[in-house]
Amino acid sequence: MQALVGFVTDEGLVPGDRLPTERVLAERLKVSRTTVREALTRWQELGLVERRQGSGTYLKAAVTRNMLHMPLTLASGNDFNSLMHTLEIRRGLEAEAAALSAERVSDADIAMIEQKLIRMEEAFHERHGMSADEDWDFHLAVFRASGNPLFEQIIAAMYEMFHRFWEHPLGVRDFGHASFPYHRTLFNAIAARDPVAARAEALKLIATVEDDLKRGAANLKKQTQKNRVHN
Amino acid sequence: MQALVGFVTDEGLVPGDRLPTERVLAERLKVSRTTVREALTRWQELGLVERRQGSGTYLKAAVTRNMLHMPLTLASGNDFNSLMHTLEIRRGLEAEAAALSAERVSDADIAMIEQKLIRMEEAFHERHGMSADEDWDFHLAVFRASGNPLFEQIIAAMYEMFHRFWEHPLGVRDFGHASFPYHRTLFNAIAARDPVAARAEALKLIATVEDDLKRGAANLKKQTQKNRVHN
DNA sequence: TTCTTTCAATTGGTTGGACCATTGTGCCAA
DNA sequence: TTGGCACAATGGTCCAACCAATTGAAAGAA
Repeated sequence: MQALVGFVTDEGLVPGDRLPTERVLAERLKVSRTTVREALTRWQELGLVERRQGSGTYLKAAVTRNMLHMPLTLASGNDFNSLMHTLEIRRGLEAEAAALSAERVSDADIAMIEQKLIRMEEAFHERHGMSADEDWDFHLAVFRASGNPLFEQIIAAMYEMFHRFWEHPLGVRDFGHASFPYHRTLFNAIAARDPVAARAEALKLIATVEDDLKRGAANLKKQTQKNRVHN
Repeated sequence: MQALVGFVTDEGLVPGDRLPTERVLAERLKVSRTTVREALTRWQELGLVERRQGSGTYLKAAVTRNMLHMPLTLASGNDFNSLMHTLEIRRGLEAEAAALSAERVSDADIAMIEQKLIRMEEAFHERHGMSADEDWDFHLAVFRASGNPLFEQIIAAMYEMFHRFWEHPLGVRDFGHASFPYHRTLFNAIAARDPVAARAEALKLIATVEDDLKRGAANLKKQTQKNRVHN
């Protein structure tokens, strides 16, 4: 198991590279092919490698020692409760990240965040609605300013869960619209290096998203009732 | 693979239950034991089951169809900064989880948390120091009361990071000692269903751990300087 | 030449069987 | 009652063989 990590790092393999075949790997590491397969299965489940029958095994992410594995599992991720759960995580983490960023932000960070903010605002006015990409870029810049890479990676997973299946979660067309003004107030708090205000603004921002979500759930309920009447 | 999900759900197994042995499972599902093992290995890596040699395989989380898996692997070191980063995540999440638990906790949850608390306190007085297992059990009960399984999954990874290499992190012998009293105050706040107080107590608890960590870093620095003098 | 078809080699997937290492349990003696 | 020991149950590792999908080169047709 650890031997495999050593092999990959020693060999200097980078994402995209093709690993040796299981048979070769087994011989080189002096273990049975079964054991190699168990290890590769685990890596596959962790998203580290991709296996294609008849083709080979390909590295999907950098492999190092001291990796921290965090398998996240949502029961049937497409209902209101699961989305709400991801939001609760975001609330805890985004507030903390905003406060830390306000404490640690550098001048270069401020410039970067403001640039992302302006791009987001432009996109908003062009399309008359939130743009997921620009919005995410802005938040990303905030997380990066916190100096803690874990925020970015964990919340990225939450975002992906959120946006994986729904362009318009639960049928709310202007989803995220209400959060728009709080992006600038959040930026102002961070630029002023005011952790308390930054946390407060981040919480307000998340609260608007929660409201949207609840609104969506209410709509869904109404529709269900309508359908019941029609049937 | 999917057959295993079907089996577990059909059999009505709940977390904590012991699965049939691999050999029995293989026979029932009409596949080889190797295949069962591959599937179980994947589940293990996803945190769904725990396997104990000589004992059996135990269900750790509810298994349903339509589960959404999002494995997250973070590159992380064992240095002071990495530990500090995990603590920042914990601060954000534990505070949020404590507040949510205070809002949603059921009477049964309160009883469960109190039981874990008492066990932890007993262990503390026996060993004159924090016991990692009992401490974790207590926090786990709090997270479960929040009704959001993501808290447990994420913070479990943070804990693992913390306890992976050091029984006594950074040479601090009574690590976590100072956090002891806040476990009971946290419980009291949750039992009183007071989210604001619960959040405050959780923050105090984390703050003591941070202090310990900083103290450890200072010690380490001192020792390094001593060694330099000796050499 | 160039495109399509065919087929054999390569590669991951599955199987059954054997043995090892650890754990839990029940028996037996002190 | 208690302590230790033997044994059975269980997960972990290994092997050798075969199955199934993919790939790419060789063969053949246009």
